[in-house]
Amino acid sequence: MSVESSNAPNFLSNQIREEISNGQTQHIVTRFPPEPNGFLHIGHAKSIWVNFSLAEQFGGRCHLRFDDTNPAKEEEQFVQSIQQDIQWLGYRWSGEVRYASQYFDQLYEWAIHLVKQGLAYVDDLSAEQMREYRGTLTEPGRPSPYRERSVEENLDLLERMATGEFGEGEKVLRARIDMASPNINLRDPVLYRIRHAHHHQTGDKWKIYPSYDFAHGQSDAIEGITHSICTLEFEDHRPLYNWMLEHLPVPARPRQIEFARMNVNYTVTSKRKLRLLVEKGIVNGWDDPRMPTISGLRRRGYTPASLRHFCEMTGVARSANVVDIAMLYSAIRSDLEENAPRAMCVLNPLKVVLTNVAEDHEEQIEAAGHPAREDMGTRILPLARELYIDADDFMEEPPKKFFRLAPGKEVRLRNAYVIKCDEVVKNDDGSIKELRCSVDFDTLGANPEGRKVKGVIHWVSAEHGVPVEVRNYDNLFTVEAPDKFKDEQEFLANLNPESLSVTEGIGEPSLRDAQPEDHFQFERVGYFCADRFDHGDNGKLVFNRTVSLKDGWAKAQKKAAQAGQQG
RNA sequence: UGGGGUAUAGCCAAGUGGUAAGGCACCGGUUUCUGGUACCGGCAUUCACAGGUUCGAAUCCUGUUACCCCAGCCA
Repeated sequence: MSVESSNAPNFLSNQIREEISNGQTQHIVTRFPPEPNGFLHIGHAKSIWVNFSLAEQFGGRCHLRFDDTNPAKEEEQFVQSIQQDIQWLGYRWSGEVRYASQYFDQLYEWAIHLVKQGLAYVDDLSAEQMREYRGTLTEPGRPSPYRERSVEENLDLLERMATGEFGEGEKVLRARIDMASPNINLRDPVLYRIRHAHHHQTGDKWKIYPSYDFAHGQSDAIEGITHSICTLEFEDHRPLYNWMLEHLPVPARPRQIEFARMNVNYTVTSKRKLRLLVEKGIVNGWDDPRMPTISGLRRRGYTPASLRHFCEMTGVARSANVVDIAMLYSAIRSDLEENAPRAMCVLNPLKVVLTNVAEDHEEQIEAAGHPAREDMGTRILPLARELYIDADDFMEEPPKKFFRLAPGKEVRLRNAYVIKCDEVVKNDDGSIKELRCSVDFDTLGANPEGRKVKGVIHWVSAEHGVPVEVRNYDNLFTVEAPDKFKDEQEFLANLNPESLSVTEGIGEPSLRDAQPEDHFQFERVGYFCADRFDHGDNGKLVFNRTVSLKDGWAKAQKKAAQAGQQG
């Protein structure tokens, strides 16, 4: 199955197509505007996909612009990690990386312009006072006592704010719009605030920094953005976005369009909660394979194509949504089913002795790298007298329809022979020590005579197998909507204690050649990815479970158990 | 309660007056040296609800309900 884009229609592409057909739009320019104050997560991936794929679809361009108007919260490390994540996802922005901070000079000029028009004023109210004056959802606000300052005084004060004469919080520049507007965002929003902070791009040049509302639309206009796509919570800001463009001599008139942000169940994307998980040591950093960050997903073994496909399959609309994480699993499985080479790895070893194989016997079996892809070549599977199979693949007293190994039963060793279990050898405590089996030598690449062996199990030669560390990952939360908990304790009470379990397994020898970030399907088990950082350290082989294979047998067993309980 | 939005299956989602796409999940079956994959079939007589217009309504009109967002000098 292909995981590449088929450009399913959505309300954004429909609208742009219509604009192009009626001549309203000639070309399109979009932008992805992250604030460099944290790591990108799966929700950002959606926004990246929306902006880049729309531009691509209509032969336009997409810019990367850091929305860096708040030096108190931003860091250079994030401007680096964000660029890496975008590139890893497979996107290249048009031109150089841009920063809203590049436009600070222009923005400041425009602030002066507004003041001169009588459309902005310097306010001395404290933050608390401003809140009181703003009114409530149902009551109009009241004008600040400083609202009627003269243009001259405002100009003077603004300049002195900019030169650092006042302390943080002493004054702000506000737009003069309407303190009684039913839209609270229009009740004289703050345009500039004083911050005596070092900025990662502009250093110590500025003492005042523009607010989002004063920077975003103008930055879009400067860059010639045609479609400024953002999430629904900015809808109430659109009148303000347009107000700025109407009252300023901007070079272009971009339009803001909102879409619903994507949520995924069994995970969180709130920055505060993500940070809490890292700081409390619940996960091992921002790129822990359980994190929904792009770097975490990457380390877990998600591929760029699978993430793009996931974005596409979940669509773009305006209704609040919570996507089932099963869709994410589906996206990565379909990519890896096609593109991951196969290997065998025993996670829970049970020794098997092949009694009719000589002590010194050793043979090399050639197996396909992928059952449907000759281009993936072959690998060698050594076979000798002793081997390991997974303990789950043997049952002393099997239920009906158990197609694996059991006393007196036959099973096929994947890519090799059919064997029969002749004897179960036990330890003193009654646990199983090993299985003694006999090989049917006529079954290599051939079906046995006169009977059908339905089961196929994976195995690894005891002498040749290589030890591997396998990290099995699962959802971080046991509840569908962990984001709904506001209280920290309540939130943390829903962590999945089994989100990580590490086991020592035995892999086929070819796994020794695996490079960090190589993907594999461990046959009959799941998809795994050699850890980006730990794999290969001191010769240790470390594999992360990206996602398990679907398990029809487990599902049937579970259903049978439930039916048994009820009946 | 003021303003702004959204309601189509368990979850996403197309559909814009002509008789409910697709995907995920789920349920059957076929194939299979992965209980995987692939393939075949099933899964909304109805689109939040109630009226109305129309030959015909998820789409238009009226009303109602539910849910989401907004009272940072965050974005």
